[in-house]
Amino acid sequence: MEKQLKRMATMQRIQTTGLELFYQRGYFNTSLDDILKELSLSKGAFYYHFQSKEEYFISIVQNLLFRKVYSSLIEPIEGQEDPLNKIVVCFDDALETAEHNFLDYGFVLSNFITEFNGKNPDIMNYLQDILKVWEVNLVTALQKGKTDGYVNRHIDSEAVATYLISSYIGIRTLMVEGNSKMLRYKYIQQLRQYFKLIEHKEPA
Amino acid sequence: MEKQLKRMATMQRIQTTGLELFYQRGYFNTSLDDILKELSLSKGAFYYHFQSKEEYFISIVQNLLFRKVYSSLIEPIEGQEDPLNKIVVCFDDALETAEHNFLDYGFVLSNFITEFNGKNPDIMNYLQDILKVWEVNLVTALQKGKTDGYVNRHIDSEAVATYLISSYIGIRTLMVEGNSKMLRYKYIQQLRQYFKLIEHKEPA
DNA sequence: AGGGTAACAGACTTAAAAGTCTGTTTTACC
DNA sequence: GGTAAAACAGACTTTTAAGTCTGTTACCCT
Repeated sequence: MEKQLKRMATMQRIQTTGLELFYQRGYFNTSLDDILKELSLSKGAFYYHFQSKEEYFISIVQNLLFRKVYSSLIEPIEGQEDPLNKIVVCFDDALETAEHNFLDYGFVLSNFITEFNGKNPDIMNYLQDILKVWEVNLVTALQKGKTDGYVNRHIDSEAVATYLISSYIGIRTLMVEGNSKMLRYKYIQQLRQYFKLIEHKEPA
Repeated sequence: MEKQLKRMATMQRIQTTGLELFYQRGYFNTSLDDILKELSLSKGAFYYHFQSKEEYFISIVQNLLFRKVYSSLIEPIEGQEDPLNKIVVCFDDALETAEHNFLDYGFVLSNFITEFNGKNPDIMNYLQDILKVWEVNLVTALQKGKTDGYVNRHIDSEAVATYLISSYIGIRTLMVEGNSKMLRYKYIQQLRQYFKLIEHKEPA
């Protein structure tokens, strides 16, 4: 941990490091001791700020995780013109970031969904909420694209959004193995292909 | 566990139940005691047949998991005519099965990949192997589709295969939440759309 | 400056789970 | 039907991790 973090409020430092480690090793596989060791803090410090590991994790989801997803996948598209190109660029950027991780751990959100499914309905709801915000935003962007003349009026925006989210989750899952560069290239290529059907056909 | 399983060799019974529980609760979240309780067996029985939990899991992956993926996603497409329609039907069938699970736990293979990534390179390789077989099969089917006149000769088979696998993994991850029926419908609809670009255009 | 509270340290408790080990039962075979 | 090995039972050990509790340090306020 760098010096620059020294002044960050302890609570936030614990959250930040927690998200990092939970992302890399999974929630159940990361002990509080692991996190606290990384921060040179004690059990006393942790339980002064949080009631339990679960409550702690939920606070991370609602704050850091939401912001992370929002800033990387939602904000770049929100309210923009030409949604299709914006989506391609946004996804490509996100994949580029992932590609440069030495060891990539997939899409944070879907990793947690996989981990908590069937185990903790409470946490699942918080995770699904983030997914929902993303989906709504995509649908809105596509609808706006229709009125602005960028998107074919006959497409089912919700279905397209679902398909986009699916493919993104999937490609991120695949990219955890070695040749993520090639995967990214193939994925973006096919995404562009797919969008050819979605975009507005100029009346000849 | 039903009477019909009573005569199944103990080793296989332990594997079968293990896959079930590992799928539902995850590998690290399922204790051997959980599995053995389900089977009314003891630690003694388990360690008579397997060296460790890890070796046990690997045997499950190489046998049961591989067969499961093979029979549901690979075999229905392998060597068939008209790959695109076969893929749609195959995916739709797989999603229908998933839809009818009361509580669905996603795509077994990708769940494990998510769980083991960064933790156990050994197991990761076995899992990736299965993925690879699937991918190779899809590419082969698409190439055959080209020569048989079902698939557009200009498409990049590998990229299409990657995109298909991605979207499937993603939709299965999404389907763990409630309205899987709607998700399946939307997904298949968009898959068909996507395939319009891939299919062979009859020369007018 | 000193008293009080916020912030933290760290030993301890408790629970769960992997793996061990010794002993018992079942089965196959002569 | 007796015996040896296979198959299994279950108590025990060891480790790990969540959560508790008591004590200590740092900081703020008057």
